[in-house]
Amino acid sequence: MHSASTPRFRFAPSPTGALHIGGARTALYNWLAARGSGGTMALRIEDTDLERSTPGNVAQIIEALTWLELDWDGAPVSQRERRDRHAEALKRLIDDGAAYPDPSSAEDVWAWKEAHGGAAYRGESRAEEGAAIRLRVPDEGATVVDDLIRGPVSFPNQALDDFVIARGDGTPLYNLAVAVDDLEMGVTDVVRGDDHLSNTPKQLLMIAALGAQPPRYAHLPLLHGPDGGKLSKRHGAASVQELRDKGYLPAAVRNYLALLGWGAEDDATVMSTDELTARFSIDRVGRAAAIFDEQKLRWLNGRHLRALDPAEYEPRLRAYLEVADPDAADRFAAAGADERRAACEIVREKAQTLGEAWRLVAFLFGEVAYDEKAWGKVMRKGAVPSLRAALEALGGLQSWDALAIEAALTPLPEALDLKPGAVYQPIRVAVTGSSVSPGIFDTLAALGKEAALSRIEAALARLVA
RNA sequence: GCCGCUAUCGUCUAGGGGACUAGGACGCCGGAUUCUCAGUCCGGAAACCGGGGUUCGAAUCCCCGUAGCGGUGCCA
Repeated sequence: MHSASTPRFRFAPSPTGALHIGGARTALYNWLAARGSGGTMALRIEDTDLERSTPGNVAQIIEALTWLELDWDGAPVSQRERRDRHAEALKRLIDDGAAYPDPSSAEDVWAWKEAHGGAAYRGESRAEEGAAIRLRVPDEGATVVDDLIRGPVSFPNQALDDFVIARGDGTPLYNLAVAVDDLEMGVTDVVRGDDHLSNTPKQLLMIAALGAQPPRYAHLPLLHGPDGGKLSKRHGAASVQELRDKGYLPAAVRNYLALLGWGAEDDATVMSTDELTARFSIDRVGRAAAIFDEQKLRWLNGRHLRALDPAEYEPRLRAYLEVADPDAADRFAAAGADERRAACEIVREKAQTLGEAWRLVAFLFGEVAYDEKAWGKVMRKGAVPSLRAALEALGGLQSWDALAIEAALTPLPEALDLKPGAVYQPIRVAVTGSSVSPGIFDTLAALGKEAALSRIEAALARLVA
């Protein structure tokens, strides 16, 4: 299927749980680069460590990638399933003398290094029971990683230990598995986090020992939390799942993530995914760690939300509710199509996230729940005439739309000698339960005449009582 | 300890020797619009880690320092 020249990128998350934001950005960069170069992205699961890898963890990664709409080529490749291929490569390396069995423990290695003036560890072949397998590292010269982002990075071989590539029980370790898998998968481009830069010379040595050509490498700067430390749950959202549950749009998350470590030459900020693919290039990625800042994501999400085709708004809101609040999703789905559309129309210009959008229109899909703080602030005795006047003005209305409602209510402040806010706020609280809502005329129109009037009456009764 | 990476407004970044009185975006502050909150529009404050070089000229190149990060696992 793929000619030798077709770029093949691979995203290789370690399945330790939810897909964190740094991992999501790595996936995105792989995907954008693959798409932009006419290549493909493959998914390789780094599950050599049996304890951290469970089917549930793998499923979470896949769920997150699916939500982000980052597709990959073929089935996910699991290291665990390639044990035989790893064993084969291991046997060949030992036969060639490139690797050797060594029973030395970590303490032994430490002692050796101390005895040799801190030099890098060099063991000797001792085929004892339970001996780990180490790769022979040359004493002379340097291993150079020609990184697309950082340029050539040179690691002196004399500072590199003969490192373990398989456990005493014969199971492969990461640096062996990754080299064999990349070769077999025909990976041409490895785009991954900075934390792997120091591992790269080991993989280069492995690949050379296997007699193969290495892929191209690009090491991305890491992502940090607002305090400069590792990004974690306590920084708010740290995983793709959390972003989804807060009501962000995949397109906005892709846009924001792309901007974390990369900038377009012309300062473009709000970009569709097609624009992103067209402009993105891995060698323009920066080298310094970036801090994840949810405020900018919120803003960007608002932009994408407003740019969304009106016909797409409702399915997006519905999909959000299904994962974030199934109860609300049911109520939303049970309502009429007109009501759903009206709800979407009145929040479109206001909300920055779907979560916020729902909070603003939830009153349309259920009983009013009075926010007592808002009630206490707005529903003073002075509100009674306002509500009565509104009831009267609205009661006689023939057609129930925002324009007609506006025409009916606009004269009230002057007639009652009140500020506009003194008239509109009580109506707002009566009808939505909150002092914050979409425009009052739109709100009343979307609610429908019957519900609007009965809510005002109910509020009036509660106020007088 | 050893090896390696990094360093521009609070944050994301543009910049790759003269076009820099350092540009854009988020956020912040002020103003306009207004029925609330948003949104939108206009304006403003805000940065080249420090020190040495190289050069006629350095945010850009080199060295040292400082700080942060990563690796140094029979983890990935």
